[in-house]
Amino acid sequence: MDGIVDTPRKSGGRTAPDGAAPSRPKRGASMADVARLAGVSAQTVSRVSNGYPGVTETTRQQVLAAMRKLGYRPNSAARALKRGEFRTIGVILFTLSTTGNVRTLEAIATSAAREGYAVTLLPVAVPTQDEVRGAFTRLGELAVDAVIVIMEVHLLDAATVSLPPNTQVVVADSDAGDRYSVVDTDQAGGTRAAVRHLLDLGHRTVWHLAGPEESFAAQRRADAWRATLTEAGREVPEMVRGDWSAESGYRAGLRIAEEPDCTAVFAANDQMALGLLRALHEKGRAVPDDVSVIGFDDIPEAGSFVPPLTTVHQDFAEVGRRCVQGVLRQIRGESAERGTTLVPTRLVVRQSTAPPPAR
Amino acid sequence: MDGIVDTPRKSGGRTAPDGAAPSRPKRGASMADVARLAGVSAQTVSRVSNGYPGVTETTRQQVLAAMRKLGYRPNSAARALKRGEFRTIGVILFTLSTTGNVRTLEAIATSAAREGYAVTLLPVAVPTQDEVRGAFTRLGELAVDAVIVIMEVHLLDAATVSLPPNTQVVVADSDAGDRYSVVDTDQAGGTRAAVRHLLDLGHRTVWHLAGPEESFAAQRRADAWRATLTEAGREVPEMVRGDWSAESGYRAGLRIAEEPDCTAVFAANDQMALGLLRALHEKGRAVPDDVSVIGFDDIPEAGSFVPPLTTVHQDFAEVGRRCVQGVLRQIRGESAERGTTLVPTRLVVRQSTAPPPAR
DNA sequence: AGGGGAAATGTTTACGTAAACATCGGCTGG
DNA sequence: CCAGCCGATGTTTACGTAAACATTTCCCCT
Repeated sequence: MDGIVDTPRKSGGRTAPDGAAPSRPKRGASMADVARLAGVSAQTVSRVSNGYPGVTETTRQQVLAAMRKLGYRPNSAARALKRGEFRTIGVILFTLSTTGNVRTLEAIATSAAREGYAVTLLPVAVPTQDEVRGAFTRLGELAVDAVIVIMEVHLLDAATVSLPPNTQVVVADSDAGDRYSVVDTDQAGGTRAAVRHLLDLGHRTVWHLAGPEESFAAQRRADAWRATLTEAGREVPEMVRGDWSAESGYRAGLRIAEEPDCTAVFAANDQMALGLLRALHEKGRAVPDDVSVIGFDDIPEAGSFVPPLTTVHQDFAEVGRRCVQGVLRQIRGESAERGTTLVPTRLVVRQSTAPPPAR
Repeated sequence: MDGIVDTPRKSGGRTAPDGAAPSRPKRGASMADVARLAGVSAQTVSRVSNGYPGVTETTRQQVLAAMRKLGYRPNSAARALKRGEFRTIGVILFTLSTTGNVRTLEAIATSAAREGYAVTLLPVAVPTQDEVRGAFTRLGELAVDAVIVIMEVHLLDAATVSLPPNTQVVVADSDAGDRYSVVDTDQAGGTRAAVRHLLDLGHRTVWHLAGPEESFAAQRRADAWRATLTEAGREVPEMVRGDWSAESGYRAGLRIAEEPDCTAVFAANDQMALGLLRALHEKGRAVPDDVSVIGFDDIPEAGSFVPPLTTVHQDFAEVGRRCVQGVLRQIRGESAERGTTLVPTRLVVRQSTAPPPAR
């Protein structure tokens, strides 16, 4: 519980260098200014500004004219202070380097804008609990009505204590549906579809190039992969781990290429699949003739890989939209529902999968 | 000059469903509450909260204890109203689907956070002047001290009229250094390095797979490409256009593959280079043995293309950092400098470039 | 024509904070 | 021993808006 306390700005006084020209026109026009010019009361200006009824068209036009002339802008700070709400949603995330986060964020920003809400970004540099806690504390002072968290929940836990009590939270990318409102893609379903697709093509089993251990998403995909194989009564090969990056996929791929038995690989994301494709290519194992590869995410470039990548499409835009819906519902007090909302995933079959080579 | 006027919220009254439990604890604790509990005046609380000197350590601790007990959070709206500043930077951009924008945004958010500023996102769905103008109008009401614009300036022009007069603007991705403070990567330099690299390898000339016509970035890269060839006294092949996407690169690649003379292609970004690689691969033209390919951006995956892509690295993080520096300088009134800041680019040589095939 | 009432507009007040100014008390130095 | 002063703390006020309440205006109907 630090961070309530700022250190004083070193600049000391905010006074301009004396004698300098008053270049900055201080503040903009206020309601009072508009009211004076239009010859009405401030309250009438307020009514016009907020589109409330009960203002004559004539008056309205006068006020609008005055607004234009003065270049009036409602002061959002005063507004927020009066209304007790900011019309702003905070988004906490670690990194913008994963497709999913970025697309989700984009959808959040767009949906929020449509609802008249702004989005404030709260990046957390390093995924440690301390950092997260710090971000949440800063957030507490931020002009925000609700928060959407895009991160693994075990990091969130330490932080929630310092969340302002009224703050609404929706979490993407987590399994903590019991404690928060969670929106996520149906990763298990997507994984199952991917693995089944390969089995249906005739592969005896499917290898898995997994994401990093800390990631719930990775874990869920790995679990679903294992479960699907087990259900089908297939042998479960040793899992290979990457860290989501194409480079790690390449390194893993070099090892997988050495396995003569391996005819099908399910990569936990498209970037790693890309690296895998390169490794297989370099090792002379043809895709899909010798080895089938399937990815996860359906990044825009996936269709341009060599060969075009069969992958699981995730509708991040929908995730973002539902996150916004979720927090707005909470803000409006319509429901404090917890639980997980799953956004369907969809298998996109391209050219990186085929039946196994004949023996 | 619309948008000053909201339409009234359809929800009508904000009154809670009567009789319902007062589930929402209204507002949080205020300074007055803390002051009462700590047995001091509100002003002392304010002093502690802002880290001002002139408070006994004993008193300080009492106040801090009271803050903790009440879960006090400074109300940022009131703070902003009083101070006349929001400690927030607005970022306007079109899309988060290009690497550059995303990386720049990430760096902006991080740098801003370090300076105690929050970042508010203002996505513009469709790149039309109307849309942009609307975004700027909304922005005018937003709690923002300064704006960073990541977009082509010709769209900005129509919008500036409705920018709040005091707002500071820094623009990334533009050439309007005469009117705004602009931060950009040294695209001309990067392009020259790329083209020279190919010429130095022995290629007679270099083809160009350009970005869309509307893009200044694309235009600048194309101009620099042409200039470099001309300076070197080489023939300038017909330019091929894409739209930044891998898919468009693929289509363009299919055409380029038909040109037997073409031994080297400079693609205006890595995505298009990826599509180009695929097209060349499908057409049986080996990279780099038959055709050299060079990209632009150095996206994280570029090193995992087949073959790993030689490309021009852009330091978007630095761009973001400088944008923030720029607006902060402007906010602090240290200088209203216009002009363009160029962030150096750097050629990253991987394996997609080689001397031309012997004849 | 007068009364009732709704629509239009004005007035008061509070939101939470922090600057500016006011006060209080104790310590220093002549 | 007291004037003077400084450091610690309290009081007043304004920031710009919008809800709640008050007043004026004007129209319609009997």
